[in-house]
Amino acid sequence: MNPSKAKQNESLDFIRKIITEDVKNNKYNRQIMTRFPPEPNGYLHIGHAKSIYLNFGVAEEFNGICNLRYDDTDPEKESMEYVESIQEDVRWLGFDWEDRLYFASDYFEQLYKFAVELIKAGKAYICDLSVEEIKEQRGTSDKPGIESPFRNRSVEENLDLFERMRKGEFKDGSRVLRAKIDMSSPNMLIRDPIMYRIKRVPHYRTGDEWVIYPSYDYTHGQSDAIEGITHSLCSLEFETHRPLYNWYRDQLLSLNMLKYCPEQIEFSRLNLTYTVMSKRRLLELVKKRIVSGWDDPRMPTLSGLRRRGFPPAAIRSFLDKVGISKRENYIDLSLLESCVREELDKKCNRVMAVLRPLKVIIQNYPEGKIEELEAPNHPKDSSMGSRKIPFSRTLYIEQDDFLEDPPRKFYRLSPGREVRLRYAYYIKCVGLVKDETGEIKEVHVTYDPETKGGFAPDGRKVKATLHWVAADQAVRAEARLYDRLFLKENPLEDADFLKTINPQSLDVVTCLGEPSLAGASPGSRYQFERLGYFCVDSVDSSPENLVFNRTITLRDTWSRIKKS
RNA sequence: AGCCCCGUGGUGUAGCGGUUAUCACUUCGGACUCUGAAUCCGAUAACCCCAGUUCGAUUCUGGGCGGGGCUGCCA
Repeated sequence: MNPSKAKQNESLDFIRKIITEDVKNNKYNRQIMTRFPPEPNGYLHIGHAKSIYLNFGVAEEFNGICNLRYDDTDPEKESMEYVESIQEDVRWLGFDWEDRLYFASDYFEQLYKFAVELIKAGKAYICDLSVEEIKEQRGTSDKPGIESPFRNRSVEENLDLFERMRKGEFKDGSRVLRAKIDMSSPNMLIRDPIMYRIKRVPHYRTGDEWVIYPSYDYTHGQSDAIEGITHSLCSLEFETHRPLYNWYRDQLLSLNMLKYCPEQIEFSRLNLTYTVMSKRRLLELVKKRIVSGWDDPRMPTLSGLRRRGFPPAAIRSFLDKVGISKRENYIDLSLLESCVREELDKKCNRVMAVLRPLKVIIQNYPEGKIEELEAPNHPKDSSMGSRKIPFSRTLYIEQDDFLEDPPRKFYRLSPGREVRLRYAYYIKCVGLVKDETGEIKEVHVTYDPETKGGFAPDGRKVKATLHWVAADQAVRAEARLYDRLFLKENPLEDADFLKTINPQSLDVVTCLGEPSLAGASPGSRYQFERLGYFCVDSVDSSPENLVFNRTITLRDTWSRIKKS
């Protein structure tokens, strides 16, 4: 095991334990090989990230390699768009398949040859039954199936028919190639499963070269074997498929058609609270325009999370904490959020911006005067440098930071009270201006020139420090305030999951930011002090129209106190 | 219904014959603070049930019960 990665003091999950044993026993007599096998029929989401991280992670830890292989055996749903987005996402997560980019469709010819051998060995036959008949004759879980009348066709006839299937002599759905296993098996998958079906659908890679396509069960295991995969890691729903995986493999092994003997191991997939994960439902959100696309920042897709501003390192550390097991699980979204905050706290420059501006006029500050005040970019990491922020007579603070009639625990600005403006001065509220509806338009304050930089020479303390921006120098930008997409922990417990959509999952405001924000480049991340982490949108932001996505708020203890 | 899998605090996750049952997140306190952030400290809280094996079972065996998956010419 790679000593730098070996988690010697940590406990290993059951898959790593198995592999550790296999390595110790030199079971494979060669390097460990895994693969990430997406079907290019949708965008990757954080559930896939678990599989990517496991497969690539395990390979790295055991000095092995991990392939990227597309399981593209159903041309009706697959496309190049998905192939490309998947590669971008895997790279973004931090993994590299080097030159090992494979497609099951590249194995079609090989798979066909294997099938011919199985026919010759009397292990597969052409069945002329219709879809309905096959279904009927398969029986039920408590009743054995009926053997197909075509089950005992001669090898010659099967060979001839299979070849003609390939040549396109038969109608779609008129015949299939089935494995001859056991029609009375309690495992329904073993009752002579379909290996090939006729489908006159052009494939996004092989075009119209093929009119017959191999099924998943037949394809996947053989692709593993062809590539030399040692450990074929997949999710729990394939557990009942394992006997079939092994059957194809063992038949071909005994016919000397295979060199390698991969093994399938299943683990439980990731579920997240307040999130739906199935491709079908995500597609529905996109199609019904509930979100702006697969990469909408509220989506659990990797492209959505990326656009939202989640760092890949945060996703990896989240996955570390989630672990690998066979239990059904439902992870708290707050765990992911905590990993995101942890990562962003270390890496982001602090900056000041006001989301809901309230005008402040400093009565004793000279009109027209502008001071440049120094502010560190990170309170705990001086290596991240500092910048200058302009200060002037007219400023904006956050509406939430002023209350005319404050409750007992509120210690921000209110009439007569003194607070600090971050990295600037102490100010004291001396009056306010309201409009005819009674809404506060301006807060009038005085400042103490002695407190420049934010310290009082006489040592007097204030209870609060507020963020602010100078009115005339502020940069206007659009801020998209995102929140969780669903209101229920489990959106699916409602019959219609769309009914649990959070109507306030997106709030768009015009914010005012300090001048250093001008020209912020797409994808760059900041902490807006006291508010949260924001990321320049990679799609809609431009130098003229800055757009910030709120990745996540800061933990907000005050909002809890307020509620209670 | 059949087959397969799983069952440790609220959520994940370690431990696999003898432990004050681990760690993280959450929740609730407190300390500190030029972000009511971060950080630090503390608290609450768990072995599905019943038998059996054993001096001793969370750990082993059997049976229940509970949960999930599969039963597609999807993957």
